[in-house]
Amino acid sequence: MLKLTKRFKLRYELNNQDFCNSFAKILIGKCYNTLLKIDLSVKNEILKYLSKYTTITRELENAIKENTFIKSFGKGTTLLSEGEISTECYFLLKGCIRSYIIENGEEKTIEFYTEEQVVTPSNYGKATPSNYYFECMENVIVSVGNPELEKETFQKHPQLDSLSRVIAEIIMAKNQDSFAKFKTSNPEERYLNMLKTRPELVQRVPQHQIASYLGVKPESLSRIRKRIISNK
Amino acid sequence: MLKLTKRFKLRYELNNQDFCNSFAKILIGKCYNTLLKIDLSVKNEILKYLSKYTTITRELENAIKENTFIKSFGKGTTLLSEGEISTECYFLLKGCIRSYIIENGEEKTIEFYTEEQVVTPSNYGKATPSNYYFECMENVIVSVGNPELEKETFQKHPQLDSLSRVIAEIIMAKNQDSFAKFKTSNPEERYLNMLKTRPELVQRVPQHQIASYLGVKPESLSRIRKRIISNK
DNA sequence: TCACTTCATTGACTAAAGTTAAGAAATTAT
DNA sequence: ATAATTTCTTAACTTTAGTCAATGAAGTGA
Repeated sequence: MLKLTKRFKLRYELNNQDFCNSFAKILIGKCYNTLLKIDLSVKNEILKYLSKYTTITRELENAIKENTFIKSFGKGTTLLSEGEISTECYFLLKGCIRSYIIENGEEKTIEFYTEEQVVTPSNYGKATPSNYYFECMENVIVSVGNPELEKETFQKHPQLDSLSRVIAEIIMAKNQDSFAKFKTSNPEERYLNMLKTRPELVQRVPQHQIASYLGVKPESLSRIRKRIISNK
Repeated sequence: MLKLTKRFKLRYELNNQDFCNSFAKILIGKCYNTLLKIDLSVKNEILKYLSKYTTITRELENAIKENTFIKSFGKGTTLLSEGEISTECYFLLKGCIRSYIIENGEEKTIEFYTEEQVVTPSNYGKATPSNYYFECMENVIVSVGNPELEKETFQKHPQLDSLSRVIAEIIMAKNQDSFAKFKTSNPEERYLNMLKTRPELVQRVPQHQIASYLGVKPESLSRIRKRIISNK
């Protein structure tokens, strides 16, 4: 039940599969048509995601087609640093992105983003500097948005305004639930919940980062794990 | 600096001022024009809030005019219970609403909403039952939304789609920041932060509810306060 | 105003998390 | 493959939070 094993194999696979390698460290650029020739699965990812929230009409498909840009970043890339203005947001197609702050010389992980999640720094599109760092934990493939592109897209395709609003509201509801869950749990319950809801993540990222993500020190998480194993 | 005094006076005032009494426990109903005659300040509240995010055009003003409904609830009213379907969301004009869960017979406060905040249960507009209770801590005046009204409004006034999306994104960014702050703080820091960012709230709600809101037991918050006072 | 209830504080004790330091294991780089 | 580095675990000890129980203060209702 509880998977407390090594993550070496999984991370190796994640960083070496064909799908990932075919894009690594290359800016692919404006894209949908190009992508079709390169890898159909990226198209499918985006449409699969959107089809959860709306009917994919011919018109919508065209809107997506015209306005989807794909970028790829190598493992370890810092997408945004503290103090910087954020001009990009991402839809994560492949890989893992971590946001964190540095406090008293110590990294504190705020969030891990994985496939099909939207990564929007809280200062995105604003003139204020970022409080957070965003870093690629693995080789990453994303669909990129920026304020100018958004503006253009929303003007050309007003139906996307409504879709975005709906998706924003859904994401917000999920965030609220996560926050509530966090507030009403202790560290052990948070870890157990994470094993249940995001088991693959536990294998993909180092444990000391999970610790701060759960609001405890690495030593405490180590003890929590020990406790869990011994208690059954 | 640290306001650790009694909250009786403040609560008394909040529940007795003219503004509040003029609406108390009355469903005012469809509204903007009527409201103008009853109390201009409600109109001003809504327009003031929206003017932060957009230019108030004649058209927008009309859209608001047609689609704003006001309701008033007495202190202690439960707006939504666990297990219920949520069919209303609110924009809080006056008063305080608390969301909480009951776990092992114990109430755990998730959020306190006050003036100018949007109250959207995470199951609002969905077929799933609520995980939370929403309760009025004081007499409350809200602008009410429901899915049918929203649909109608957005169809009639597509420009509101965009405004709503923008506001949703801003609220989401704020929520993310709050969550990050919570994760990276210990209980004492959370309390100090609350005194700084929402000092009036500390006076308006009982301390044991603040405790669970900060993720600790009432006894611990009591000790934290003691520590803070003695440490300066 | 008095009785009743809820809420806040305190104390004694237990459990869990933070701190510091050391060493083992895993991962990465050469 | 080996060395260097990072990550994880363990231990001893300190600090803080949880638990249970008692008491006093504040708030509520008759």
